[in-house]
Amino acid sequence: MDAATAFPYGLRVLVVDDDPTWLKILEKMLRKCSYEVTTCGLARVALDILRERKNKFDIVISDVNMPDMDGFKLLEHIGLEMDLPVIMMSIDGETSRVMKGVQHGACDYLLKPVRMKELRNIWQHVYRKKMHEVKEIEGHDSCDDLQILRNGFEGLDDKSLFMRSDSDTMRKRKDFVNAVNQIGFDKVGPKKILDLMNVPGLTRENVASHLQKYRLYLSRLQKQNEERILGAARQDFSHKGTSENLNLRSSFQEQPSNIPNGYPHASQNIQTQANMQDSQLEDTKSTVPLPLPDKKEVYMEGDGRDFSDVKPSLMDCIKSTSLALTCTVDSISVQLSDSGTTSADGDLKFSSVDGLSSIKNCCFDQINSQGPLRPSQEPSIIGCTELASLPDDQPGYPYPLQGVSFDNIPLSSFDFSHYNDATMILSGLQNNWYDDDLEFSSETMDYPLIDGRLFA
DNA sequence: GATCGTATCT
DNA sequence: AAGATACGAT
Repeated sequence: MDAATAFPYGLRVLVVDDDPTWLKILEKMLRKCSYEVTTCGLARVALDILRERKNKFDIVISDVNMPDMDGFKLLEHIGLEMDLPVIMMSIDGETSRVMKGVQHGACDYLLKPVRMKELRNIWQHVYRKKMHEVKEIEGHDSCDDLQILRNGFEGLDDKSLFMRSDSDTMRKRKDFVNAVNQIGFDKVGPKKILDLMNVPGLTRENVASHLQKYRLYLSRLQKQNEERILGAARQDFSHKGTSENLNLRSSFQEQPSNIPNGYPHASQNIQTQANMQDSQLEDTKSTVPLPLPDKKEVYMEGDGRDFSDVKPSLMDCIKSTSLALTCTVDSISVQLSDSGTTSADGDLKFSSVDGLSSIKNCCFDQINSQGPLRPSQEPSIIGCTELASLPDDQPGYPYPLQGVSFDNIPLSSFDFSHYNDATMILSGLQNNWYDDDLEFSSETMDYPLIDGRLFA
């Protein structure tokens, strides 16, 4: 048996989950994949194991919610102390958490119940990572063995894979994103970023070029997210369709602002108010800058849909579905900077497969901790610093989240990607009011970060 | 002239 | 596909 066929077999996996049942299930499934499995019920113990047996594992799969140590903390430690791909998993697909995981360096995020296929494919993370390292060392990518390897397993889905990059690249990347987020998307420019980054060899042109790609990247990501959110919403429903009942009050509002040249992520804001009827949750209010592809073509590219369609489409949605999840939307108002205001008021009840759980994810699941809440100061600034540098426990920390305010929502879980995602959630909902024929594809959940090669 | 955004080249 | 460069606009 050559290396190509042998590779995934015996992959050394460390599974961390406080729930012994899940641990057993996962162990069994992973064994079925011919992986070498070690299980662990405590994150701290997992860390000890990993420290003691350095280089004895290829990949870690860890639950997010664990009593002794947060999955993210574990992820952080692993990221700092050793270079292992980490897959996070949790029972819910709450977007901010997924993004948090990814932002912290998780190479994938699985939703429980985890499927066999997803586990079967985890080797790819290891492979990709190795491949990446080889590339960086050799400077070129002609690694025959790995190439064979790659071809040997090309049949499996090849998406959803990316890896953490090297520290130098990583730093610059972080600095860049931080700079962008600090400055704000509508005011950002190569020069400002350059000054903020303060990297010796870097030229303004470098940054400008990068920024161009970055913007492109974001619009791509936006689209991807849109699709994924729709898919995830579908899955949520198929899983736990009838148990939730929530009341949603939302108002979409785009602030008139100076959009210099029609950037996708210019200054439009969405404002959403939502509250859950049947729970302890309090009202939440959020303002998320909404990236729009174009002033006119809101959300859906090329088909000319805009907010003015919301009401009729929403009604269509109401009529066309009969699911238990109920959502009440009693105000939708949209102000397009150049076309006045369109608003729909009333007590629109709708049940929707799509989007609802996303809304829930966006607003409700995060009530417990609270970030510093600030009314939007300026329209349209997204993001904030990199998650890792967001101090969860520093109340007074000036989150660079101008234009974004999430009442009762932990801003600690907010970052640039999340911004993007939160936006997508809302636009996803928006889309759901129109689209009803999207296929879910959980197998290819991918949350790409900026490619490692930026600034490489 | 500096800086920007975009298109194009490598 | 990412980064560099060229170039016109502000």
